[in-house]
Amino acid sequence: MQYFAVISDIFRIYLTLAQPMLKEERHQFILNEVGIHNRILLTDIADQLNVSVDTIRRDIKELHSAKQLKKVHGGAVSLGFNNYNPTGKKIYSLENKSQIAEKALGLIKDGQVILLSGGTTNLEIARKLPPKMRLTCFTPSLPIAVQLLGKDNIEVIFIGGRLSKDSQITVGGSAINMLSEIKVDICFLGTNSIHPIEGLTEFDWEIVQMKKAMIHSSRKVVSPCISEKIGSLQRYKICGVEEVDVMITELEPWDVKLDAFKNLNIQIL
Amino acid sequence: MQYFAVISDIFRIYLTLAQPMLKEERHQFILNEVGIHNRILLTDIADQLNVSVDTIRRDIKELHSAKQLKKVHGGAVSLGFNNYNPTGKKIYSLENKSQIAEKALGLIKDGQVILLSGGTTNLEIARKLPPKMRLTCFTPSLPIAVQLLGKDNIEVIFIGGRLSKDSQITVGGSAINMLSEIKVDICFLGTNSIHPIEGLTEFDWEIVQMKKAMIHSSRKVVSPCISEKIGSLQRYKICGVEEVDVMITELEPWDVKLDAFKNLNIQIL
DNA sequence: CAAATATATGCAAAAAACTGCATTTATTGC
DNA sequence: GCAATAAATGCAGTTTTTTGCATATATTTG
Repeated sequence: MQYFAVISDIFRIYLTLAQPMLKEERHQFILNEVGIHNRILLTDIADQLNVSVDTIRRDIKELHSAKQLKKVHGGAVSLGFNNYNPTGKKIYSLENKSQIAEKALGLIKDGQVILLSGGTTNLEIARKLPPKMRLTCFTPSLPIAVQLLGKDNIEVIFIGGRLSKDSQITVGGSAINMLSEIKVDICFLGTNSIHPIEGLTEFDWEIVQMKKAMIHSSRKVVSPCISEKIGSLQRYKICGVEEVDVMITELEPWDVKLDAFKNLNIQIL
Repeated sequence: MQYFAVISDIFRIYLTLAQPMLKEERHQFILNEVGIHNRILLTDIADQLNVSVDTIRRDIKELHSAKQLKKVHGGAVSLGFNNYNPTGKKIYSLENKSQIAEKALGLIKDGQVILLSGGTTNLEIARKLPPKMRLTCFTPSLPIAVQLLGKDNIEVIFIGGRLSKDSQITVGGSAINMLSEIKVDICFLGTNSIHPIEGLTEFDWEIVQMKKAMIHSSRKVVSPCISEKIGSLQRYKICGVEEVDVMITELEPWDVKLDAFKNLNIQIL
């Protein structure tokens, strides 16, 4: 936001003083516009900055070859523009998951090393990671890795192993082995079932093993969970609630549905 | 949510302001619709975007040849999760690569363990693997893993490690480590440069290391290579031609362009 | 088979991109 | 500070791309 404001200021100054604008500043302006609107028209920009379309064309050509945006006939579009959902499946309860993801972003600091398990909530987090933030991100999830590939400042390290077809994450000894060798700052553990007494549970035994390993590999464990799953129970246990440091739902922290978790030494967001 | 919202926004803006819409945006809109509804009608899209059916027809033609969706009479349908191409880039020389892939399939037998390096030619092989064939398939390539995820009888084992953004394969010590622990029946080694005397070469040093490790992990090495790359040279050497057991191009085996490889104890397909 | 609908093809107008060139603006070396 | 060089910009003419329309052909469906 702050950044946008600065850019806008520069823009206004130039308009009013009619000073010549440096190429670099135009580039910034263009990138900013693309960042906000995802798309721009050559003529619009030329108009706004009072320079010829040719100039803007050349600018965009440069930015294109510098891989800062994508030049198309008539204008340019943002590089991350075509990030539509790989599976094409509708994500269940996407609105809630999106809210959870927003809250989760607040826990991440620049330069950290994070671990993302699978699940669509974590996919939302991955999608929303700010492109400017520099992170190292471990994950055993194929869709998340695909998503993160589009973010230049994020170093992605994929936890290899046997791919489970339905969960789309890697499982098995090799993956667990790889997890055993790392220690990350924070782990977002996609959670299908959380219960104040029984803790985190899961239906698939192999995924349980993966999640256990992920907990061991992390200094801080965050459990993003849509409220609908609160209090539910599955066949196998992953861990007790005491292992979880932060719990994120789409609800307000003081919601009565979360009362059962209030005195368990868990931070609720 | 975020993405869908953006698309919808753009849509609305265009309707109200009647601004020109970039072709790229139409493509994105179409892909998005296909992603959500799995199928679309030309007339619907043309109607929604206020352009002629011809335009949409042409759009869909392009997206079809770029393998982003499947054109059908009256509209288009989703390729499904299987054929998702993360980058959305058009595959260069797809026709040739497709031919090579067909030939490559003949080398694979039911029940085998295979190793697929990255590259679009190997992606074509992955795409064409018969769904009935039971295979175990190792790969460090994200697009290939995504592709194979759709095939029920293929067990996919992903070689984990640091993801290289532009090649979309994992690289580095961890990946090489994992490769060192396996021995597969046959390896398809995507080949960018092959030379009768200098052997296989590659531009990126990290990928060279990966390919070396893959060769060591395989009983049989196959080099699929479009004829255009024959005789070319890159900075770093992967191996000599004597390490390659089978070479596949889109040409007929007796083509003169392959003469230099005739007496090198390589099977040419 | 025939009507309805969809696709393919050629064409022309409009918009955009490219090219070379002249003019202006910055940078560099002295 | 100034001349020489290099870079950036705008303009005019040409080429390419995009688009919608008309017409001919193909496909679907009752």
